Amino acid sequence: MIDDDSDVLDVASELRITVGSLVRRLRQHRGPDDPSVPETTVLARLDRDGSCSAADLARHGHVSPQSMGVTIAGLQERGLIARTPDPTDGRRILLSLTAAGGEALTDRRNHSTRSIAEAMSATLTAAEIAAVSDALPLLDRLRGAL
Amino acid sequence: MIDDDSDVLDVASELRITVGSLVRRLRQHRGPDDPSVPETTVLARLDRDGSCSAADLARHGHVSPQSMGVTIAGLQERGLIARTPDPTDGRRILLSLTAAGGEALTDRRNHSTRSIAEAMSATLTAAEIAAVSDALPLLDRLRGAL
DNA sequence: TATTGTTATACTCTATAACTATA
DNA sequence: TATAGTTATAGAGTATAACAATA
Repeated sequence: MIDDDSDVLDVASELRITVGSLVRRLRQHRGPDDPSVPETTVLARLDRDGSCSAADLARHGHVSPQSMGVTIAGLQERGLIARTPDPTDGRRILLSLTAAGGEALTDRRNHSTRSIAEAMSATLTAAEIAAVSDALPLLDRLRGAL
Repeated sequence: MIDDDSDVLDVASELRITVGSLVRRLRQHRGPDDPSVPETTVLARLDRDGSCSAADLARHGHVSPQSMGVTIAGLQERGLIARTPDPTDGRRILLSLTAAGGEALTDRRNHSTRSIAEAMSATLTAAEIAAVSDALPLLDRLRGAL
């Protein structure tokens, strides 16, 4: 059990190393056509919450509008998202998922997702996979609080 | 409970987005003097397993020797690690933690670690922090299998 | 011939600064 | 004046390719 501040600092320190190393490794397993992590994050958000502007995505993801612009441009170039001017505000451009974008998001043959799932099945028990699954929403809440 | 392959694919997909977004956010919370994630990883390994060569660190961390060279150079410049030629093999240079490197590794006032710990205490219950703590070794095993 | 380490170069992701157009 | 989006530039982290020294 975690019962004092020093233990929380230990968990924080391990968290940083563990997820940092894991992400580096995950990046190396991306297939040539797989959407990158920032790209997948945008696709997932558009799928979940409907269309919104690049500035909205940047604010929500705590990324600079310029960085989001780069991600957006790559997705649009490949036809995974569509851009339509906001009829009520000439400055805004609304982004939405295309059919191809929806498919890319849920593509189970996606190399990244497949190799992660295979490694999980090979090295973790069902109970351990469930423990990881339960921890993900907690990590997401933690991210929101940072 | 996780009971079929499709569920594992779902967990894999969420894992990728969650840890990817979390790491991006963690990077933003690094203080000016804090060691970076790759740097901390090297310091932790030297602390745990004693001195070894840059090639050893690269192999173990699944990083190219050139990338490891960059990380090593930064650490040495700041006096956190020491380089001593291997007496039995003229090609190798053994790396070891200096006193300053050991302090940097365990520095609890480290801005990164502190802000993660504060966010954890503020947004997660003790039981939830314990759940995250339990999941970390599982994520580390997963990384090893990738 | 294989390994250790280095230098040079480039790619991905992200940031800051400066600009234009619209509100 | 504030906001949406763009362009230009830079930094961190990582990669591949080519090389020197040693085994």
